[in-house]
Amino acid sequence: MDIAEVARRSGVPASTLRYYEEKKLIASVGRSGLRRTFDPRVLERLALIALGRSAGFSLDEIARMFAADGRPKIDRRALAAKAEELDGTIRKLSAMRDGLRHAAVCPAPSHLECPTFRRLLRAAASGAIPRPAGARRK
Amino acid sequence: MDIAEVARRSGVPASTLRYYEEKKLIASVGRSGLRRTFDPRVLERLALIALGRSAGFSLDEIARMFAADGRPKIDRRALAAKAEELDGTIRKLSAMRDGLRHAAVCPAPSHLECPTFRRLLRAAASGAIPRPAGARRK
DNA sequence: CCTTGACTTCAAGTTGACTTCAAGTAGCAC
DNA sequence: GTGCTACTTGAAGTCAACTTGAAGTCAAGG
Repeated sequence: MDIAEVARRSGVPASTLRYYEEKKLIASVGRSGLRRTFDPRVLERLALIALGRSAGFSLDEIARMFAADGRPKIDRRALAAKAEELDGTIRKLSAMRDGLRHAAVCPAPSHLECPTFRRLLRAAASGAIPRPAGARRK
Repeated sequence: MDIAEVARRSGVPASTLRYYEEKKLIASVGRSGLRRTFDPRVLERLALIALGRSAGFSLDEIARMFAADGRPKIDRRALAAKAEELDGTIRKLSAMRDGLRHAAVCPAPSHLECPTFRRLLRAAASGAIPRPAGARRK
């Protein structure tokens, strides 16, 4: 498979594939002239990378999750820790969602006069709530 | 109040306060020599900004939520929309959290042989799951 | 009055994950 | 053998939200 086919089948742009290769997240099995040749297993690897990204791991963290032989050597403790981290994020986002929903229908003349809104405000001011995801690219 | 006091009372670094002023998110009421002077109401404004950031609004979006007179003119529809967006994020993060928890204890010899893990993998590959928050600054 | 040190400005640097660009090369159809 | 094009490289650019640095100013305390 050449880079265009990997891009097509994975949905990952060729520029990103080259970037991932440079960062040692994926590897090509050889070259046909200058052109990279990929083993189909790279698709599974890309899926693992996408999964890691979705879970909030950085590319560097993900790189460390692969053994030299290419097999994933995922640390179960790291997974559990990330799950806990996500859980905290989820709880905070839930509070934010509920607060926003209330604010959206609150009859107080100004949001500043709404107790629920003021409570949210205090929570945000004290940094209790992490920043959620940016919207997906594009 | 000078910038140092605002920084101290709000927890927002002075450099950030200057940056926010440059971006028109806050305003100083005057100068004492070169030094900015702030009205205490800037603290409430900073809390609103922190709230907006926590809810996932960009600084530019937040800037648009203040009327010229400085009062918040928050669009209730925007709040409801952001709440819905958060709700989607929360559901996806929950799926991710549950998947991670399972993977952390899954007895399959390799994660690749675990059906739950493979299901997560497919979900991530299809881009169903947004990127969660990065850790807080610093 | 003079020093000190907290403030000022403006420009440039940082981070992470990419994308874009210019210039060059080579596989494949003809 | 000749082109067309899709590939190649390395460097540079992008984005958001700040932070850092250098050089300058000035209010306040002694």
